[in-house]
Amino acid sequence: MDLIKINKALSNQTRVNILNWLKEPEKCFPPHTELGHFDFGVCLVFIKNKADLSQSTISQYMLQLQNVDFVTATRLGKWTYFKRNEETIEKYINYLKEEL
Amino acid sequence: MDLIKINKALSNQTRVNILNWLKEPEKCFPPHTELGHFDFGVCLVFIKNKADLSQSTISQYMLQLQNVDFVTATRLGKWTYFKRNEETIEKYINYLKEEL
DNA sequence: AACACAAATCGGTATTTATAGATTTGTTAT
DNA sequence: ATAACAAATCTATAAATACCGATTTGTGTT
Repeated sequence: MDLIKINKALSNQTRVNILNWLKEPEKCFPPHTELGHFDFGVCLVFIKNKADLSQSTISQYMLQLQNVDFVTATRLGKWTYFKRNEETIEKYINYLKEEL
Repeated sequence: MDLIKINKALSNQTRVNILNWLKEPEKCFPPHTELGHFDFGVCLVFIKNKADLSQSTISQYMLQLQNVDFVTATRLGKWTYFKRNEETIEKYINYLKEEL
């Protein structure tokens, strides 16, 4: 549990927003017509559109969130779906409570 | 509660260390001979010595921690004492639990 | 008033981060 | 095989951050 790395990941408004949006995909994103559900999370294009930043930037951001295990990535066909990893997020908060 | 600003403050190892040291001043610092207690926290020189960084850097770091209300500063004579503000720290963690 | 010392501020440089565009890679459909 | 498109990676630049040394400010002591 690398606190500094996690806090860096969480020190950017867009990345925090993305984590928030991923809590309620139905509310924040259009439906995945190919899949019909958000079981694997949300595809990068949708996140990019919502964040209104470039594809490369969002791809980088998602990588950073993956690197701290705050999201999982699942590739299905052409698309990669990103989903919050509640377990790690909760662990992080508990860790903070102990260690901060 | 400005999450981004707080997370920025917490994205530096030294600042996190300082917060940790301030949890147990008796363990981490020599006694305050002038005062005889740590009721107002720890003076900047001690923190600087422990962190092994320049006075100006530590002064800046303490300001950043003050700006997010994670520490309070009390000037007594020549010295300024810094103390954790447990209330804000706890609020932050609770906020994270809700909003992250 | 002059000195000494703690802390704050100012100015500077090196490193890191935010972000974009261009290119490459992976995958599906022709 | 080629086209089409999503996502990843590479390269680059502007802005922010991590420090430091020098200077200034605040306070207590001579």
